[in-house]
Amino acid sequence: MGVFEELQERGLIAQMTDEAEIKELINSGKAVFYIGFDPTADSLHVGHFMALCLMKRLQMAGNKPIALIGGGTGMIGDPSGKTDMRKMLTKEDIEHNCECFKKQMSRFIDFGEDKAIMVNNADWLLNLNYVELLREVGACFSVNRMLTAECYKQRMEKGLSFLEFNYMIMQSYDFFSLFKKYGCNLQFGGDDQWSNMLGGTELIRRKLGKDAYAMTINLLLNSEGKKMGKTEKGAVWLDAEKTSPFDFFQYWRNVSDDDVIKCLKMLTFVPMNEINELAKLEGSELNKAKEILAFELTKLVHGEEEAQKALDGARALFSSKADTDNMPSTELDESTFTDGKIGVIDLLSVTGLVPSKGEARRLIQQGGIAVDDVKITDVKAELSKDNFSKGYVVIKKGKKVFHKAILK
RNA sequence: GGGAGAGUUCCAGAGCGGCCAAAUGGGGCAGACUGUAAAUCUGUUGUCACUGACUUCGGUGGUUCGAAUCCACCCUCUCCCA
Repeated sequence: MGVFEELQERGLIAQMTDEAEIKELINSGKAVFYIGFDPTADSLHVGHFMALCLMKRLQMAGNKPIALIGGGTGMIGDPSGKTDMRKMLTKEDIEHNCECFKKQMSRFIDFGEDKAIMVNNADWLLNLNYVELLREVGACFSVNRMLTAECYKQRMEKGLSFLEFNYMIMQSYDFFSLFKKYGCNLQFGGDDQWSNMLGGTELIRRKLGKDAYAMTINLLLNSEGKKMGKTEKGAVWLDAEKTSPFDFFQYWRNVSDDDVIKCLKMLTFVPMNEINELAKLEGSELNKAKEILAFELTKLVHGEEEAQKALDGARALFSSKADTDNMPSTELDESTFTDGKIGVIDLLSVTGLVPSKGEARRLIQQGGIAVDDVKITDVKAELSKDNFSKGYVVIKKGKKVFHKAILK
């Protein structure tokens, strides 16, 4: 089975320009392909992760990946799939984000010895001269055609600025440049990038008379059709500082039944035959699949050791024997105590478990807080130092959030 | 350039000059039920010293005993005409 078939079986492929050609190209390891990443934040998130996986899969099959960081296009902002104009980032922010991306990516993709390339489109886009650019590629784009592109169509009602309108041209120019410089013949991207990517193949055909290809992968949507990897607190980040390995693990451990198998297919390197076995599970048995999903992903992102810790920690916690080693914790200072005591509300507040004391009060009133497995019902409850006889207490907020408060 | 309209709490979206910390829906959080799932039901959802006080309704001033609600100017956005 070639990579192409593998991608197909995993349900990753959404659209492509020329199936036969692309299949031949990537199965024989002759593709030089690129995927673009917009540096809108200082860490990669799950959405990017899938793209990284894809790169890795293709790299393993002998193809050469180019990771393109959109230092230049990021200054414009992609209007695809957005209903509002994106906030404009400063040049400094973008540069900082690019640096962070680079670091995270190199953990994943082997950039050694001509195996992969990382480029930043700021290197060529920022020096473009308006008139020269117009003369070079302006004639190759039909505004009429661009306006019918799905990504712009949606924006025609809400309003689309000229700035954003140019995003497609920039992205096409990227492909064009990479084609000339590195012989990049294939572009991958999320399905929302389809029209932008076609712009690139079109440009290459018109300017150089050569063929280049494009393929999009399905976006990772949950069963409700929303993008996965987002939580109320924002994205699920790959950076351990922004989303701890434990939280990361829990996010996947808690995906809904309908999404487990899809996630295993699209995000992990678990062989398809194993996944097909897991797909036969039903009901509560699916928890096994969820555990595997969470473990595998945590392993890929944070390493085996962290994954094991998260797994052990989670198992222990939910079998009611708290594993305090891997729990997020806060150290309490003497000064947080008054007369050797601390109110539970204050405790919740200093540990950062609640954003406000009102929230703490409510949680207690509704029975959502337990300290060392004892449910707190009194808003005015206090803990004395005796409660910390073993050096810490375990606070449980709701069913899934655990926190350790350590007495210094 | 001319004309019309809009900016409200996480989002959408109500809001007679006092009874507005602001309807309703979504989302979030918690509880019940469960399988660390979904669906459902219940409660809750500005801050704090929480039976009370304080700060919010694009910005700045003003009218008034009192303003999210009225006036002026400014900013932003949308629409129509050119």
